[in-house]
Amino acid sequence: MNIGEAARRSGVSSKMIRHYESIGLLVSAQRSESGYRVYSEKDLHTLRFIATTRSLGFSLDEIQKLLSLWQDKNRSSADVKELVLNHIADLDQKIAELTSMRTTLQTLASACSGNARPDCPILSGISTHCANRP
Amino acid sequence: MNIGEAARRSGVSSKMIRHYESIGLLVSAQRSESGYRVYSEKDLHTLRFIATTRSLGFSLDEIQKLLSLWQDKNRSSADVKELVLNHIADLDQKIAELTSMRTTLQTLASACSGNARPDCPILSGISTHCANRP
DNA sequence: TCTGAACCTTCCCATCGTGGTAAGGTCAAG
DNA sequence: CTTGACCTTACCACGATGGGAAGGTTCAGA
Repeated sequence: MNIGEAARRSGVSSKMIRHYESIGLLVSAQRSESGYRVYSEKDLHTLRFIATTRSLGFSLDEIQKLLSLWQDKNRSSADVKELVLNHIADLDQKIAELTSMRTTLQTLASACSGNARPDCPILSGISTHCANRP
Repeated sequence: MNIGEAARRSGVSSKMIRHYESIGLLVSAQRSESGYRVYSEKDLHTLRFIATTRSLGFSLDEIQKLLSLWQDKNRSSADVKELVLNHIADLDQKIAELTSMRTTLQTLASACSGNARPDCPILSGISTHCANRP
């Protein structure tokens, strides 16, 4: 199949498929006589693997490692698990950061009447917070 | 004060101060005779405002709006609140996405024995998930 | 058989926020 | 007067994705 169909059936855009090939995440695709990229069902499976792992928030670097492990019959599942646990830790940190922002903002917002007058606990809250900077 | 001190005292790097000026987030700083940027306490307050709002996850576009509102004596607090509530909604969506990833990964990881053998529920889980793609 | 639409190719540029680095000018203390 | 710490501008980079230009290929229908 051509790149368009591979894109449609994998959920990875044509643009990205070419990009992944150019950075070495994917091995170079077969080419037709006219130079079109040609994909097999196996290639499609790899593309879907990438789509799935992207949607789980892995970076392309991590996906490269996951792909190697996936294709390595002699892998240790411990290696896979370690990679995944590290990624979970990253997610946890990110979630904690965002949640902390959310909490602060929610507190400020709930103190703000949100009317036509200029008095705003949100802005004065931020302004005060500023004062405690290095 | 020079840019270095402003950076140290605001928590915004010199690099970023120049960048913010170049994209119009900050008005051009005063210059000394020799061309050095010179900052006042008022400028410092603005820089700290930016540092604080960045740390709350606002984009530079949103910060520009917040800065205008902050400096507008005729603002409506409703406008501030709306901006903040929208940002909270963005955060909520992001948190939900990350949490969903986390949940999936945690489930897969806890099924994986993480030993020296290749059998890996994480990889087979991902591989299976692939099959259900468009 | 020709034509046009729908593909495909490569190449460059943009985003967003941040950092690095190079090549040069300025300032103050020793 | 030198030295080191500062400052200036101007580029390039990241990570992941998208947009678009300029050109080649394929195939169905008139």
